[in-house]
Amino acid sequence: MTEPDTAAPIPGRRATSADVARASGVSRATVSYVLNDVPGKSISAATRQLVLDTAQRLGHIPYAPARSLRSGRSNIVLALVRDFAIGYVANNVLRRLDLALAEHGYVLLAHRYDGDLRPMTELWGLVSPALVVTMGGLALSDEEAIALAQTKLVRAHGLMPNERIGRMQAGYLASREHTRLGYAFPTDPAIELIARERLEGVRAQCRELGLPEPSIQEVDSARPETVYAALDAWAAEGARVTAICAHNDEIAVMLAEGLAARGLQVGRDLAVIGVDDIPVARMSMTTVRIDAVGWAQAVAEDVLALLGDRPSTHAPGDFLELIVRDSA
Amino acid sequence: MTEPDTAAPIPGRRATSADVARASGVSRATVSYVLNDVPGKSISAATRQLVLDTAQRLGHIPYAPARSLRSGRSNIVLALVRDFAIGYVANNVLRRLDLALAEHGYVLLAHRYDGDLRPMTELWGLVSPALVVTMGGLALSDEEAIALAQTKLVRAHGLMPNERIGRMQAGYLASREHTRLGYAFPTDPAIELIARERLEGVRAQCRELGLPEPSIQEVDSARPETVYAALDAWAAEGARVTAICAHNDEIAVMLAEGLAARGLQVGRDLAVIGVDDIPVARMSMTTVRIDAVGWAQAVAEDVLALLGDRPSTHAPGDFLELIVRDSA
DNA sequence: TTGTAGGCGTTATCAA
DNA sequence: TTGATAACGCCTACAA
Repeated sequence: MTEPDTAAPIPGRRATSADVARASGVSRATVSYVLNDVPGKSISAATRQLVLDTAQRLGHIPYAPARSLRSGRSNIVLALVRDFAIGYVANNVLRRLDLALAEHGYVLLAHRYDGDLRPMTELWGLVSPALVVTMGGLALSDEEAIALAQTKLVRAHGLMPNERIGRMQAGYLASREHTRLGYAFPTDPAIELIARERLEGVRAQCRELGLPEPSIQEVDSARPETVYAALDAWAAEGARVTAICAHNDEIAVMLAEGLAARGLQVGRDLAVIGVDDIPVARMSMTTVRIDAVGWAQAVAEDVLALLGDRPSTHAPGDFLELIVRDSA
Repeated sequence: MTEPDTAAPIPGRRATSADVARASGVSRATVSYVLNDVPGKSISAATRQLVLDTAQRLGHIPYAPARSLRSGRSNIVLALVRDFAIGYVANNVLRRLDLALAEHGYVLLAHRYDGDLRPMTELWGLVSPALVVTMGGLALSDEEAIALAQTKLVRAHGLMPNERIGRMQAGYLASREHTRLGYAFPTDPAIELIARERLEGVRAQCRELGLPEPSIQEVDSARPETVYAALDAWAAEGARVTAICAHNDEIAVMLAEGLAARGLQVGRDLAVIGVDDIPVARMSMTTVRIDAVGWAQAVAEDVLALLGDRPSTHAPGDFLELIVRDSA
């Protein structure tokens, strides 16, 4: 160890670990050992402290690209989130996932996935994540690109039993003596697949219980008039619809609001059940709650397993719970 | 140019640009020129095509960390998003910002900011972004860490004129002959600062118009009972409160739902005005709409200016618009 | 028109 | 216990 330097924080560029080594009068390797707490390399307490102090003094901050290049792997987990999946539940899942990953030295970074904003190969030149989690489906070609880049992939929505959600909705309404059900189907094309699965669950349940086919109306949550149109259509039917399964709570709440605007009351004049248990729906909406914590744990388990190249063993479970309130 | 190799995609590791060079029988430099479309380096069409084909065949995908290390800069713009800012408007702003950045070769990656999940210096070892955009405030120490890392910073919420939002709410209600206003204040501590600014705007407007101080009630959107408590408190006041400014649409909608559950109707029995213009509120809620497009453009301009080291010159404007519906 | 060589910051290996 | 050195993948000034 030679004469420590007394350099102040470098003005122009950020301080590298080499700067710290120079200023401390030790080798770059020693600095690396100290800064990364490498086990088995017993460094003298004095040297250790000196390096730490110098790093602090120079304002050294590790540089991710260099680390990743050297280690051959990134610690970034990229969440590709489709527009429709951006919402209360998905945010909670991502939040939890982030927490779980933080304990293992990874960061979760979310990126909006558009399907065509930017080719995957280009994206990879900008971020090269260790693993990708998708919230909502990817285009097939993009999945292929991810495979080509030898990047691990977890499909979070694959764990969501949408058909079962529909079954729970219909099953509950039937248990409350409703026989003629309606289904509020979202118009958003991005969400169509999921919506179909949920509707299929409702249909299957109706069939098994000997109820007639649900009466489907499309609703666009961006256009209130479609909500009124749906309500009017159900009211106009001969065999009266007495209960509605809404694709999600947002639509369910809009139906309730539409009723209120017509001087009617949800739960009394028309039963409505939603999905998600979002905060605005908690005033009175009966719903199928998606347990974000449970879901996130399952996703986290899959992700960490794949990152560690071990088999995933999360317990089966559907993270669903019926919450009964006044709307149905 | 020598004998082209006929290697298939490398099994174990991903193909590097050196692999492409080897397989094409050209130098690594040539590969780089072709792949990056470097101007001024006229490469023969044949060579060009050969390299392109080989890259495709080997499944070469550029490796971001190596690029960043070499170029000395990352193309990642990191959005640090506070929990409370995750919502309809912020999501739209980020969406637009992403679009604007994509045109300039940057990616927007969002990361939940917690205040204490992970020290900034550690985060920097995982991602080293070119610039940070904050949605919601950062701890002072974290802002310092960002400065220390010589990373550029744009505070998106700094562009949001919260006081003016409150003024617009109160001004509109006063124009509808309401004289005794209430304010639904959120309990979430993360949101407190913004809420204070909005409330201050309401207060100032009341003062200037000669109205009494607004009657403040706290509401927690996660707990419906607080909504009922607030409604009861306003109803119990001697000088009756006839109109409520809600901190945001979510709370506003909950107030409307609370009224409906009590057999009352928003707009008729109590006026309510929100902020944001979220979809569920569009059935009937009068609100101060935040123009996500305009806001995002302003943020994008700031971000791109800073990235390009040029002064930002976005036009002033407050991105606010009053939307009158039935609730007030 | 293409090739050579050097370096970005970090860390693993090996030598001292 | 610590230090020198090479290597990760990519880019580019310069040479040929």
